[in-house]
Amino acid sequence: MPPSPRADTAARILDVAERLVQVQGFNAFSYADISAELGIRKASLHHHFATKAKLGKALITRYQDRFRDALAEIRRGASDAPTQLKTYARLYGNVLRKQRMCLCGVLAADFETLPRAMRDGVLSFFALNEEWLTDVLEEGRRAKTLRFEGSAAPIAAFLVSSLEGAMLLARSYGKVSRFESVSKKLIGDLAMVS
Amino acid sequence: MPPSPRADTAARILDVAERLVQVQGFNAFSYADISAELGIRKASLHHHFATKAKLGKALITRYQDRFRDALAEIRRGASDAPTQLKTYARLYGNVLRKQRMCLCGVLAADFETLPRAMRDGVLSFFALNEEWLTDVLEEGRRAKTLRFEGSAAPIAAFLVSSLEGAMLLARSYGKVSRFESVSKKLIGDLAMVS
DNA sequence: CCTTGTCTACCATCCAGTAGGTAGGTAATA
DNA sequence: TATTACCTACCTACTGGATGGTAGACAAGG
Repeated sequence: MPPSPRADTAARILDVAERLVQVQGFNAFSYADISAELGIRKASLHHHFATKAKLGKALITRYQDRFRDALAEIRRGASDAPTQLKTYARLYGNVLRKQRMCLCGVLAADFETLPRAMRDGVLSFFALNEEWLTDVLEEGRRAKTLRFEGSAAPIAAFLVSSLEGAMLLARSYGKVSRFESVSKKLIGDLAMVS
Repeated sequence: MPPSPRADTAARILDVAERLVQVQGFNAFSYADISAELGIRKASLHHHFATKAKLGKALITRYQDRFRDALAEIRRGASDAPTQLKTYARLYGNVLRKQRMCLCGVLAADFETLPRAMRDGVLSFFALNEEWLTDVLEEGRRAKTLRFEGSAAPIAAFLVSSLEGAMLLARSYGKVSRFESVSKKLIGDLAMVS
C-alpha cells in the first residue's frame, strides 16, 4: 500500500512535529515549520492531519504506544525492582539527552490551551506511568528490594511528577546532570539498604 | 507620578499578563487578550511595554521580587526549619489554588522560544529558590530539626524541581491534593523524627 | 511647552485551514 | 484491452483572522 519511494510521509511528519513540540511547545510551532523542514507544502500536511488538534492527538497516541512498549520491555527484563526503576528513569534521561522535554510534560504546561482530546491523552499518559510504577513498587516491597510507607500509588505519582519537574529544570539549565542527580536520589531513597 | 484615576496602568497590565502566562503559557497569549480585558487599546499597551519580550522580562522581575520578599518574610518568622519548608511549599500551593502554574515553571516549558533576557530571569528565579532552600536546609541540619545526607545544594535543587513538577501535574489533573501529597512527602522525608 | 497616556488607523507577517486541480495507481466493467 | 471510476498524495493559490508592532494625533497636567 505505501507506493512512496521513502518512508511513510505521515510518520515523517509526526517525527518532525514531535521534536518541535518537545523543544518549543504545542503553541509555538506551526505547519509552516514542518513544511519547510520536510519540503512538503502545508496543504499536503493537512491532507495527512486535517487539523493541528488531530496532529497533536496522533503525536500523543504514538508517544504513549511507544512508551507502553518500552515499559513492558522493562518488565520482561525480569530484573529486580530497583533496577527496573533505574531503567525507567533512563527512558526520561534519554529524552533529555536529545535536548528535549517529555512530550506530555511540555503539553502539561500548555494544558489549558489544548483541545479536549489532547488533554485526555496527556492525562492518560501520566496514568499509564503511574500504574506501571505502582506495580513495580508493590512488587519491590514484596521482594524486600524496595522500602516505603503507605500505599504505592501516591509514591508512583510522586515519582512521575518529580521526574517531569527534574526534566523541566534540567533542560532549562542545560545540565543533564541535574536530572541524573534527582533520579538517583529518588531511587536511592526507595532502595532497600542491602 | 501616577495621575491616573485608578491603579497604575502598568501594574494592571502586568497583573493580567501574569495570569495569562501562568494559565496559558507565554506563546499562547497576546497583546489583544490584555487589551480586551482591560479595555485599553493595543497601542497603549505598547506604550507601557514596547515589546512582548520586555513585558515578559518585567513579569519575571516583579514575580521574583515578590517571591524574594516572601522568602525573607519566612526567614524573619524565626520558626524552625521544617515549618519554614512547609510555609515555603504553601507559597506554591497558593499559586496552584488560583488554578495557575508557577510563572517561571511555565516559562521553563517555553524556555527554548524565549528571548535571552527572559531565559536569564527564569534561571535566576530558580537560583534564588535553591539558595534560600540551601540556607534553610543547612540551618535545619545544624539545629537537628532536619536530616539529610551530603551537601544541601543538591537537595535544594531536588526540592525546587519536584515542587515544580508536582504543580505541573496537579494542575493538569485539576487536583491540588496531588500537589499537597507530594509536598508533604518531600518535607516529611527531611524532617527529623522527634 | 513638554511629557505622559491614550487613542485611531494602519502595516507586514504569520497563522490554520480551504478550494480546486493534477498525476499516477488500482480496480471493476465492458 | 479499453473505459470508466475512484483513490491517494501532492500541488498552487487563496482566505479570514490574528499577531506583534508602528505612526501620528490629541488631550490633560505640571
